[in-house]
Amino acid sequence: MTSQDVILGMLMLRSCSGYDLKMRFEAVFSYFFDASYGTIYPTLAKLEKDGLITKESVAQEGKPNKNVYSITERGRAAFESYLNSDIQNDAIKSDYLVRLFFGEMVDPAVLIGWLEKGIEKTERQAAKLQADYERWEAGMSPSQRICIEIGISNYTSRLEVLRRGLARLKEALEKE
Amino acid sequence: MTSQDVILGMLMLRSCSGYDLKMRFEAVFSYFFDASYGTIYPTLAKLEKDGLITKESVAQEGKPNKNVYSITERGRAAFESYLNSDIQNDAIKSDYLVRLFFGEMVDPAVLIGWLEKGIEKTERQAAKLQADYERWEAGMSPSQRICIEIGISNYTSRLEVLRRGLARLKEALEKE
DNA sequence: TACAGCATGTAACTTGTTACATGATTCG
DNA sequence: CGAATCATGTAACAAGTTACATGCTGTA
Repeated sequence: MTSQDVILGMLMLRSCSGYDLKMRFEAVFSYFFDASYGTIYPTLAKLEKDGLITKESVAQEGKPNKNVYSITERGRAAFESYLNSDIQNDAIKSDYLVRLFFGEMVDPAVLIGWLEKGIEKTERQAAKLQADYERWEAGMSPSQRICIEIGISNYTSRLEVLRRGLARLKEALEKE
Repeated sequence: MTSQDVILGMLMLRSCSGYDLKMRFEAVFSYFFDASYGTIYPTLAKLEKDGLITKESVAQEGKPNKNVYSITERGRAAFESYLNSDIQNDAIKSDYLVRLFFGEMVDPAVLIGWLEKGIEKTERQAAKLQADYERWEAGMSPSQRICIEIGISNYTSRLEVLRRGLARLKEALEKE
């Protein structure tokens, strides 16, 4: 899976500008994919050059013009071929869990701070995803629902573990 | 967080060869970090050149020699400085969830196959991590326990969602 | 003898990030 | 007027992957 595949997939669902794509990635994909403008725009240019998508300049009221891209037949075929390729392993780089792993090397107060910050952040992420789910659920396909439920359950289960862990740590500290 | 930081962290815990590091990453880190030999060996070479670690060749019985690396004072300082830097956001690239997101575009039988494969794989991952936990728990720090519990709860919660989702899909298919 | 595990490394390549650069429009 | 949002793009750089290359030892 490359950014190219994901962009083609989004354009299968509907035509988008580069800016639209970024917004959508942040809204729906945040917990399993991300692409920066530095990836999106060059990829769109390449895709157009290769004839997998076409560009159309669209004027807007009260906003700058935007370049809306649509998928072509060749683009559909390329996406089809991605869907039939082997599924790659998840690639996860979690700085947060790496820190926790080495948490014995910092002052307990620092570690507790990490846990508290982690809990707050995860709460925000879970709430946002939950809200997105409730808002968009009606228009989602069954597999999209599974997708977003995995995201939510990930956050909520992480939250439980963090809270329990924090309580355990504080208890141990007070006993000393 | 770069591979360099994580390698320094591992060498804070104990001296290792490149091969050892790879084994450890696979055993304990698999759900939040990974590095290939193509990353590990060049990084070790650079770290040694920069004076953050030292190399010692160790002969072994029945096995090839290995280069065991140990962290230096400068290396400790570098790792310390990583521990005090801002925590970066998790970076997750999940081809599996991307496929699910676009699951409406494939035949329902294919989608069901993806879910079944996903369930089997997640079961294996959860079982492996659980076994690792039981085996190493005694020697783990409190924060390492939180870390591995997050991994396990991630897998188990994903499993539940996948199973429920699969059941829902099958039900919907039979009604037609 | 062939395969699996142990062990180290390189080089070309792909990918993506960060920072920079620009500019229109709306709202307070 | 300044900040925020909408909108597009580039260039230098960092990072990591993949495939290749080598060679030992133990076991079936």
